Amino acid sequence: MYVSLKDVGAHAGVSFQTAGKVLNGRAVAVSSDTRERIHSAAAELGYVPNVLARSLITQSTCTIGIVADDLNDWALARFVVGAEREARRRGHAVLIATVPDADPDAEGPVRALIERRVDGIIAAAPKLEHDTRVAKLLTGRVPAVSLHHVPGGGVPVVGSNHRRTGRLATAHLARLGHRRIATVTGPAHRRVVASRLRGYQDALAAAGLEADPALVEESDWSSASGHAATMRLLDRDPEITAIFAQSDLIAVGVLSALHQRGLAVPDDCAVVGCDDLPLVAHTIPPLTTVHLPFYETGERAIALLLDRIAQREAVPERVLLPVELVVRASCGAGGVPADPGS
Amino acid sequence: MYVSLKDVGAHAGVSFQTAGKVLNGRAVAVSSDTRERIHSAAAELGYVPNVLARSLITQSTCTIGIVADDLNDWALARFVVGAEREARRRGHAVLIATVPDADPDAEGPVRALIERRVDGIIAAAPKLEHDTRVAKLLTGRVPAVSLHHVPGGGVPVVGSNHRRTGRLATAHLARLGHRRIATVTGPAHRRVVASRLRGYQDALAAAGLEADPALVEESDWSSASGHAATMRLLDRDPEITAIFAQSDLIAVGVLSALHQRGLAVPDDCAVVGCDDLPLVAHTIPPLTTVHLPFYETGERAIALLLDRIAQREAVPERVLLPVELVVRASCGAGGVPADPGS
DNA sequence: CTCCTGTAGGCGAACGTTCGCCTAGTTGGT
DNA sequence: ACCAACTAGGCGAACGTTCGCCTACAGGAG
Repeated sequence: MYVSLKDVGAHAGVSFQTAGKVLNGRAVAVSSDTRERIHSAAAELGYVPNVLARSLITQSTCTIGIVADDLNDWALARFVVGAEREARRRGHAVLIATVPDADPDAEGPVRALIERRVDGIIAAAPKLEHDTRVAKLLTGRVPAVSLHHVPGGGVPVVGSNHRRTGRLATAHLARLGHRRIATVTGPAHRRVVASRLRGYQDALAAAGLEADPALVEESDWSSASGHAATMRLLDRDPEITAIFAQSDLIAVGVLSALHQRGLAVPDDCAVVGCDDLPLVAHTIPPLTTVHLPFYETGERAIALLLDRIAQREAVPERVLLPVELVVRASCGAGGVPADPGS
Repeated sequence: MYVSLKDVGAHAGVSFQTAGKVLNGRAVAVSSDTRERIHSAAAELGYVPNVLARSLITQSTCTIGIVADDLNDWALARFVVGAEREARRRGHAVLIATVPDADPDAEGPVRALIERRVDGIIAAAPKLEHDTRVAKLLTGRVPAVSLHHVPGGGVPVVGSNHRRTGRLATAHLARLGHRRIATVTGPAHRRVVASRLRGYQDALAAAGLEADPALVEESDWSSASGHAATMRLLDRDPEITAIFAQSDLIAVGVLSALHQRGLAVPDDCAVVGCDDLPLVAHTIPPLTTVHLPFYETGERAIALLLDRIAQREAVPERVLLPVELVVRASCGAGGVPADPGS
């Protein structure tokens, strides 16, 4: 099927090892005549090196495995794109394994990556943050870097400062004079959710406001459940004048619930999201949100992983990338209308 | 680093080939005693089979390559998820290569997949639909299935019926009595765009309306450019009472532009999108859209590819999956308010 | 005692590379 | 004319598997 070095060598009248040295290897003492013959033989036969065979002997596949929750999540997808780009830039390919929601047995997928002898693994599956069996695979067998906490430690984590995210969003609302600031969180058992909630509480405390549990509602990150959570919130406390949504998707649901209740945004109720999906610059009204550097996080994760693999260099246990408040109209102050040019 | 069959064999007191037969191979005549010894040796040493070596001899990597445009596109990401799931279900891993927008040299990425000896390639990069060099790689070297048209033919295409999509959306608007129906398209050089536009024109003709070029505006699929295109449309023709957006992202921009102009949806202007992003059930108002089966398309593409690889069976040149109109409030008729439960 | 059959497992070859060492032939110096 | 040094390329081994054939031994039938 495929042409091998043996074929090329025979066709060019040299040993296959020499052909290999010329085509794939580094500098080698070969006359420019035979070099030419080898190259043209390779071109003529359509030789494509077999990286598998190479990997077998070099003990390195130049392939990184990514185990991800679910690429339907825009944020995660963006992270993966960043990672893939950086990996390619540094000469590595990316093998991807997603973990089904239905059957969260991530051991199979991870094991499949290891069987293929990936040089390292990026874990991007918050769903697995409590999975000790996967944690064991990740700490023992193969170098890894994670987007989420891995039980037992030993795996460097790269991400953004979630506590600061919650603080930034909430402080903005407090600064605008809001007193009853509610929040719609993601699933409570997630660490991100706890961190953002802590940031929310930090900001309340800093503004001299008390954290009222009645102002906190949980969702599953979706717009639909953000919508439902907002309804519960408004039923319980009609005095709410601001809502911090723990994701932009949730925020879309919040906006639609407020609209359905006849509450104007930002006049009756201000809203802040987080993630900075491209389209939230065009919600009605445009959404103030916290920009999270997903793409850069992906790049950084790969960079960290490859450094760790290559130089056995000490890699920081934890890298947090900066987040940034993006002010738009949904909070009323300093908000700009949708910018058609961006 | 890794434990090999040789180690396991030595530890169990059998030849490495026998260990291999017991651990990875099919049925083999071995006493239950040695079988036991081999298994416990493998467990104790932590043996993990080396799929690379296996692939070298079996001439099959059980790996599928996907070359994709850009996973930031929700639709494409969803397609990839569907493909990955189906591949895993059928025992294959997925190697992914994205094509940077900046440097659209897709030959490198595709070649990298081939060097890794993937069993087949899924092309999911509409951006490459005019790239003849990539087309050559895809038709010659390795079995492929594509999401987009591949110049020269010979590569089965799986997707949805774009013409019908345009027709469905537009016919719905015509049926509601709209006479000046505009459309915001994606980039004009794309085949999808042309197909959907043809569907749009079909529906206009069927309703006895004439296709006015002044009612067509182009965008780059983004909300921002959908917003801008709508502004141009409204400037040119204030009589427009309905807009068909060629994607939901565009539709979000359309909604925001209409809102900015003080036009009520659906009373002053109806809007239909397409894709059926989860969040458009919660735009203001909820968006009527055409549901496209991205996930199923991904599954189907893999199924087709594996069938083609395995049985050398004749595979249909073209598979179109059905699309479906999802009626919500943005057209006014039969629209339901956001359903918090879904 | 020989022959046949069955069982348990060994053994060599191959897949397509990389890598380091080896060798045949040519120069150059003295 | 002899030896050293260089040049151009060959060669064997190894990476970790799979695969098919081979062998050693045991038991039973004739």
